[in-house]
Amino acid sequence: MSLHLYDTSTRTVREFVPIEPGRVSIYLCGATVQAPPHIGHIRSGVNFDVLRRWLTRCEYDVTLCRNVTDIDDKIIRVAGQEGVPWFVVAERNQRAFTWAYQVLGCLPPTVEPRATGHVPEMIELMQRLIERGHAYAADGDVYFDVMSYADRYGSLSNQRLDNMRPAADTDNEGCKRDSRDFALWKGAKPGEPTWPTPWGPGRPGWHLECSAMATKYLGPTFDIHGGGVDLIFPHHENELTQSQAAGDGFARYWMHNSLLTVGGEKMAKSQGNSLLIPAMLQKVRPVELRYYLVAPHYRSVIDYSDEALQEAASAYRRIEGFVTRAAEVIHDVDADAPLPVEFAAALDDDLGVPQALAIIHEVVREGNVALAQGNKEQVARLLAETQNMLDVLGLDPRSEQWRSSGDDSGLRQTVDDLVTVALEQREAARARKDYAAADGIRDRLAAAGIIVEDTPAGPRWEIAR
RNA sequence: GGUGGAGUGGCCGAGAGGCGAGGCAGCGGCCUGCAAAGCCGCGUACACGGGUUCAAAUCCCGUCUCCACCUCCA
Repeated sequence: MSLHLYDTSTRTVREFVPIEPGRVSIYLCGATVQAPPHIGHIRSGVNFDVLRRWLTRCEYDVTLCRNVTDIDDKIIRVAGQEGVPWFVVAERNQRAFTWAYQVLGCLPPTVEPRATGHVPEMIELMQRLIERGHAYAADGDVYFDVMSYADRYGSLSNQRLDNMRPAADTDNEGCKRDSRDFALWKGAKPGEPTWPTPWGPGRPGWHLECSAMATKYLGPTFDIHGGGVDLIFPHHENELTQSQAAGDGFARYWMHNSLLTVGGEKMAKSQGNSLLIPAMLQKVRPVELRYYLVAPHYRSVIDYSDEALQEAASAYRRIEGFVTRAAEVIHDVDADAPLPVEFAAALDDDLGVPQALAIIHEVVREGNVALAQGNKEQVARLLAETQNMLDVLGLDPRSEQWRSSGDDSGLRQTVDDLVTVALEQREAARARKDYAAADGIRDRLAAAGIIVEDTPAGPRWEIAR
């Protein structure tokens, strides 16, 4: 089976056929950097990171463009409240996003363009729209004329113009020809940052930058456009409309991840229920948070709970435990070993990560059996399979990303030497059946954060978590 | 009012006409000096009411509840 993806615009699962064989272009709506990221933002990043990794594993050459919208009403408002320029707020939050993506193991995008760096491209797009009769300037603003495109506006979100409410997206509603026209460009207001245009100084509306940047970096037509379901309308609808009205093909597949809720309610700053990344990392390790966020299907709502997060961490540790113990026996892992066909089939079916994880757990169980039997050949095969599968999900505990988080190997060697001294004494105690002494040593190591496990091959130790 | 989605065992979470995905927790067993880890076993779950069918969690009709979007949003 080849890759099939759910396409929002057709509301069906469709076979994925790229424009150009072997290459995939993806535009992902990243952050509007008005606040630091919460785990809902990162869920989106992680979900699309899995898509990107799977495409890469399938030997596609992937171009991922993830934008940063660094100017909008809220950024200006926050900056005003703090008494700092808009870019101070934008830069600070962009750094927080970059850090969060990195710490959760998202591969960096091919290109990460920012809205304010693409004003000329936006002007060019507005000119094309005005020439074609789909946009008009009014009192310093520029609007898209929805009635000029009435038969197609609403096709992505399956909405009819008749049912739409007015777009209250400017302070100049009176300038619009139709209340549902949306702003491409907002004319200058006192105290706000501006960029010059043929229609006067101003700043970008919300949707224009994505059309301009997607076209610049991926071409007039590209393969996949992604983002959260809350962007379908108006953001993606308006992007699609303005690009196609300008004569571009735009995205061929639309993918949307579901949201993450807390107590059944969408996370939002206005609700005061945002779960920020640093607070989450007080509860679990980054890789465990990633497991929690990738494990449910990307189109299912995740209703956050501490219990579910801890369960996810336990599930991940089971997998990690096998990989760690197997790697102590097997030193060379074949990174090109084939993936189980069921695993590939699961991901090909609209990124069926839950089914894929079920396969991983089954292979881990087999691997544990092989380990107990001392069947090295089998362990080697199953370890390679497991790591290769985990790598597709960005969860391989032995990858550069997750290995030895923070501890330098020199110190680890020192600890190993010290623990070995203690373990030798414990083994001696056990040999003379002085179990009180043996258990005393184990208890003292436990108190120091060292977990000791006896195995047929002798004792092994790990740092407690 | 319009659009899209959801309700599955103690918990999380897949599936979408017929052999109970997987995980977490729990119980029993094996292994172990004891543990830990691991392995084996244990559950007649599909919001409610009807219907179709040899067979329904899955299809149809109706009902209830919840979420998202309808111009700040991932």
